[in-house]
Amino acid sequence: MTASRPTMEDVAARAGVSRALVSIVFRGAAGASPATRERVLTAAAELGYQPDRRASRLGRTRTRMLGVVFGVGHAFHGDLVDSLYVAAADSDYEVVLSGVTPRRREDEAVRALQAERCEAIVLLGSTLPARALAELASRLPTVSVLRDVRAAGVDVVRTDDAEGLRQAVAHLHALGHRRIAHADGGQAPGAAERRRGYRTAVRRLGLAELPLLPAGLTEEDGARAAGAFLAGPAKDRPTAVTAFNDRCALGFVDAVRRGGVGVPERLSVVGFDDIRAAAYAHIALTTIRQDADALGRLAIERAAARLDEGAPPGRPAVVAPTLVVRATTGAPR
Amino acid sequence: MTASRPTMEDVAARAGVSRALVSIVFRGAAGASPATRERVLTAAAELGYQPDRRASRLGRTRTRMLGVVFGVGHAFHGDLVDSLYVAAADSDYEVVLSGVTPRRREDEAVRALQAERCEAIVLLGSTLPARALAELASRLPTVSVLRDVRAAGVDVVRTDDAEGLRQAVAHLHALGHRRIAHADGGQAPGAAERRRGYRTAVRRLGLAELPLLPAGLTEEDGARAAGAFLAGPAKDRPTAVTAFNDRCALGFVDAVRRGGVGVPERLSVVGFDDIRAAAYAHIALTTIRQDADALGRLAIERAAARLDEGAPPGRPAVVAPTLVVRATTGAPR
DNA sequence: TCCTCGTACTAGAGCGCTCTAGTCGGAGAG
DNA sequence: CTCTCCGACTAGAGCGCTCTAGTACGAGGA
Repeated sequence: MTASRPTMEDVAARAGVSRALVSIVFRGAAGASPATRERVLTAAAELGYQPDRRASRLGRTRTRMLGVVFGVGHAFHGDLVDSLYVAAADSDYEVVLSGVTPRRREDEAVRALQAERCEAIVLLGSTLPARALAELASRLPTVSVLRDVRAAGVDVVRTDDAEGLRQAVAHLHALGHRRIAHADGGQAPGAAERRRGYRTAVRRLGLAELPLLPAGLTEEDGARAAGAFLAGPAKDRPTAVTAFNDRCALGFVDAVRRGGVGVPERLSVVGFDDIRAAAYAHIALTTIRQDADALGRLAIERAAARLDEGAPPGRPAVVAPTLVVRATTGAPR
Repeated sequence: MTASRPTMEDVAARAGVSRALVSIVFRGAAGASPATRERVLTAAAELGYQPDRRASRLGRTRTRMLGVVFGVGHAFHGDLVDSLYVAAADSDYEVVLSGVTPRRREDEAVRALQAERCEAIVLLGSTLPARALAELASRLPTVSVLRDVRAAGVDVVRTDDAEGLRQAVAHLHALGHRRIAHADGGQAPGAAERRRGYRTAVRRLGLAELPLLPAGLTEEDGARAAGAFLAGPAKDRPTAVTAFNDRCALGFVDAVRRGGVGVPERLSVVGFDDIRAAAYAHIALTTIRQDADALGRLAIERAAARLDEGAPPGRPAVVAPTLVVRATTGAPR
């Protein structure tokens, strides 16, 4: 099995050239004749040689590795990871994943990435205290995606959450809704902005600001909020709800329907994120779409700018969300 | 920013010892007096020194890295990743994640891991052809989790899928169901075994084997199967359905309910996996639980046995599933 | 004919660690 | 008082690459 893998030395010997030449060929650098290049590649293939990235990174000054911390269970993080992989490849960076799970905390995930000598860290929906982020940013370019933090040196890439809620409320208002409530995300990244967006939008339209339905970021939280919703007397209920995110909206819709309240007949619901599942025909959630591709691309661009051009941390990059109307909203009866 | 991080050399100089001694301290190896150890640690802290893992792995013969390929959007993979992180830490291995996304194929993910010099590869629900797996296994210890493959050198860790379906069918039968159908997973890893398990169980109980409802592994697929289910005349419909997995079951239940068929009043549904979401109060899916912790632990054990003890690939490790009765099953009316 | 220049290639010094084979000094045995 | 042994520590050779500073050589110009 491990008769110790072939190294560059072996390839060089077989091709009858120096180690350096093999390196040139594998890096795609200039300075090797086509014929030799061919010969080296052939020798490598025969030996089943594959360059050792650890060693190559050690030898190089730059590692070109970008550490990405993500929540393993979070659907939208998955969409972002997809986009980060693509964007990084385009900029000739390599992404290294480090997952946060119920038994692996965010700071552990970050530490692992630092030990690997990633050149920059991208945090998806970080819940680290601002102090910890600033401390991290003092060591490495740090990009916080989805979470707006004011911490020294931390770059922020996020969706315009408030604008998203403005669109959601405007959509519901246009449909004729006047009693619109918000299922709140509490401490979750982005929740404060969305809460604020809801309040501003409602006030501007001259509508009543209804009490928040305490929810959170999972389906379970949404279902819990539905409980609170159903508990009130039917005639006082809002006719529409904007949810903190899609997962929350999904749980909310599900629970409310089972409580006998039809969606969208009796209640309209708007989510946030536009996770893949929201688009599924059987769910067809009206939602505020976060542009995962744009967010991913911007995050990589920020990191690359800091690294390649020595750019200072910039002001938050804010991506516009878009309303996606599907089947969970309609005119109130 | 990068005034080039401190190295062992810097720490050694500051603590007034040799580089080797610093190495000893950081590896926790024997051969340093408590006083010196303390001094080195202090110097390191003052400099903000953190050892470079790449370099340490290069110096070492063993990298003790385990590559894990997982589907970024798959809920159950997330549960497995959590358990793998824990199990690996216990065996003093380090897991390196490589995600499969809509735009990043499984073979790319595997290649990245090989280039990192992982010592073994763990594939979650691989869809690689058996040939490719055998080829991979000829280079590195390879463990296929959730997918039963007969490929030379590949270790398999999986749930007893057929037994799971036996339990599901037996549960439904005990409740009084006689017309039980299966929403099939098609080509997905494990689908063939579950299909077979369904057929065997139904036959043994003397029940009719109903036509498969073609589904798949996503909520969408489940909803599609529900369409087929609802299309038939009501009186010929099965009274219970076993679904390929939880996500599929969730989509199925949702669509069927909206088609006016109550669950569990008119139709009982059993899932498979017991993903976190299945347990949520508002979903409360009766399901066959795969033991993610056991699967993760066994996968690591297998890899470790091959690596540490030179053990040959063994026969498949099969984990028993368990029935978790929640609220989507009941007696037929 | 000599010199320059560019292309193809090589030597060898790192990169930041690990780890083997030492050295050194003092405590305990004889 | 010498000899051994052990614990504490160091020197230095790797690990598999990268990359700078070369060398060798043939073509082209004066």
